[in-house]
Amino acid sequence: MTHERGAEAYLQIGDAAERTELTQRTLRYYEEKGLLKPPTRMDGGFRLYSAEDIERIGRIKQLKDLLGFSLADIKEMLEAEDVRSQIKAEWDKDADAAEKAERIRAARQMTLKQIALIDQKMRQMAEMRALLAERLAKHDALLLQWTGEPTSPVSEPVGAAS
Amino acid sequence: MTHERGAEAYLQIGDAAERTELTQRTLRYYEEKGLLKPPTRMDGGFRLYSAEDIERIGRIKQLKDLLGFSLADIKEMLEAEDVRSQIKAEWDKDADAAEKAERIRAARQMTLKQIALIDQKMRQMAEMRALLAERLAKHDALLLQWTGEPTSPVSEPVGAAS
DNA sequence: ACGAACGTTAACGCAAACGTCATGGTTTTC
DNA sequence: GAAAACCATGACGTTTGCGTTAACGTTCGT
Repeated sequence: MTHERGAEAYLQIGDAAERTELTQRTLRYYEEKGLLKPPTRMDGGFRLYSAEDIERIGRIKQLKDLLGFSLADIKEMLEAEDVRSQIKAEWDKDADAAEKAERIRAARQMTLKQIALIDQKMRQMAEMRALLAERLAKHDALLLQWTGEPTSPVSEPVGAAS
Repeated sequence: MTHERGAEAYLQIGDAAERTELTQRTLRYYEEKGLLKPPTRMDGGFRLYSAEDIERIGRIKQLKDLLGFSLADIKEMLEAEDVRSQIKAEWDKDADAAEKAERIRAARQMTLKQIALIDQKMRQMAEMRALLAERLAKHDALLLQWTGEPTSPVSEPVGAAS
């Protein structure tokens, strides 16, 4: 069952695990490692994950599976990113502008690095895709030669970054 | 020093490691795990890696770092791929056509799977890149607002697959 | 109000992918 | 021909990222 708390809907760990396609163990592990802030709890101690929490978990999966970062790296990144929400939260009190700017700059750098990495990987993938398409053509040629076979066409490759 | 053996140039393990940006340990490990065929040796037992060997190592790195496969998976893939070179080698003797066709079909399937995975990952990356670009814009907006700063433009995203 | 389903912490286990010696042979260089 | 640089094998160690089990508390459906 999905829970409610004020206006928001919360998931307990089983549903959250299902939603994110991770295990409960993994969620607890991420929390233990500091990648997830301790979620709110029910009176009995059951964890309740907010929509934000779920999003963050998705973000972790992306960084891990898609870009191949270690959990330690991801932790650093998320901490750097949190600067935005943190600053918004304490925006008026303690208006130490210089330090805030510095932290935003750091977050910006993180983002730039991630974008650069994505671009690099996408280029390499495009390259690799081209090679695989060639190889596929060779296989198809052989199959046609030996067994007069119908071979499905290769879908178009994707454009690469400059 | 680079070695020669007939017409080809061979690298011993130190140079090979440097070239591929792996460690000697890793190369021996890959060999031990059956991902690399035992390379030729010098009289004293030193390993000599051919250009083909180096290429194969690069292939392994790609599959690991770019697509995130485990070494076990990679081993299977490489074995399936080897079908082509194997068939070429023994092409006329033992002309068991049916079996050969089947093995080529298997290799073809491997290739198709890899292409599909690449396309999927590229789509996800494009999506993620877009989000990062948005985030970057927000950072830039904040920096401009607080410190009247010059911010470099974001290079264009790459095209996604259909 | 009671059993089924779900959750909690703590602790140990484990496979993958190497790192790091130790010990001893080989090749190159001067 | 001897030191310096390089390599081989073997064995044990390490880190990461969870899996699994145990022992026990909570929530829910009826």
